[in-house]
Amino acid sequence: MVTKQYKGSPEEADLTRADSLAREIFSDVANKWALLIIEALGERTLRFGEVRDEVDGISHKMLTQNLRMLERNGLVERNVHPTVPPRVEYTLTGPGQGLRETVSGMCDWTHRHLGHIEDARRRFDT
Amino acid sequence: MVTKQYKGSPEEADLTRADSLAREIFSDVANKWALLIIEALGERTLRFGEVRDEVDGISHKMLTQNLRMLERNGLVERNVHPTVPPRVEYTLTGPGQGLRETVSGMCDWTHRHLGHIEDARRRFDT
DNA sequence: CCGGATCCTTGCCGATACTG
DNA sequence: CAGTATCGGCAAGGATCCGG
Repeated sequence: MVTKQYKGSPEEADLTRADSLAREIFSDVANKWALLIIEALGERTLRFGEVRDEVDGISHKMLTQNLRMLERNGLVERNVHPTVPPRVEYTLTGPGQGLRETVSGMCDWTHRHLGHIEDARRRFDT
Repeated sequence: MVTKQYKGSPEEADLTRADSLAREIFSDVANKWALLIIEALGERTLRFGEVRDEVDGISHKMLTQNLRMLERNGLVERNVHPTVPPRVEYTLTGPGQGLRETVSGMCDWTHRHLGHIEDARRRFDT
């Protein structure tokens, strides 16, 4: 479980540690920009600017910030070509690909239910 | 695609509309609290307080806020029993269940890669 | 037990400017 | 082209109180 924390009993000590780590990772990854970046990378490798073009509306700052975070967690690999002008490429790692599949699932789900959601909203907004 | 917006050409007008709607939904749903609530609900129906107990660390305010949002988008159903004290139950709808499956995928992924991520972090933090 | 409203703090995020 | 740093506004979110 990611939702619940176990407290108290000593033999569950590493369970709580694993859980709080899980929660931390989840908090990192389960945000709009991170997920959109992962989806954008897909199976290709993209340059910094290319990712920015794919992920509509993201700012320079948020992009670097999230890319760093994803790199730190071993989800994307960062390759710097020491040319001029610099060329920096980002690729999903193996685990990153795994996560991407679930993210793609979310995207698919979103598109499949656009209609249902639009209806639900209209009903709710009255 | 959820990441990219099409601009300009008129025949893509409804595509851009669908896309911006998709982006809006994605922004709603792809946040830590919403996903944790969905995962907590699972296939059971829970009372307000029970959800709060499951989703560790969520505040009263965030919980109501996100439950409203999920209800508005037709992902959870809200049932009020006019008793005293009041009893309010929340259940995932059909589409909500569909989304939940992908969320569970994310949770599973997180747990499967705890080790990898911990290692990656240690390497990065040096 | 729930939900809404209000205040108040925190930190997210965009804008800008500067380095390599 | 890519990254870092700084600043400032504004919205997210926590604490609390009251009302059904």
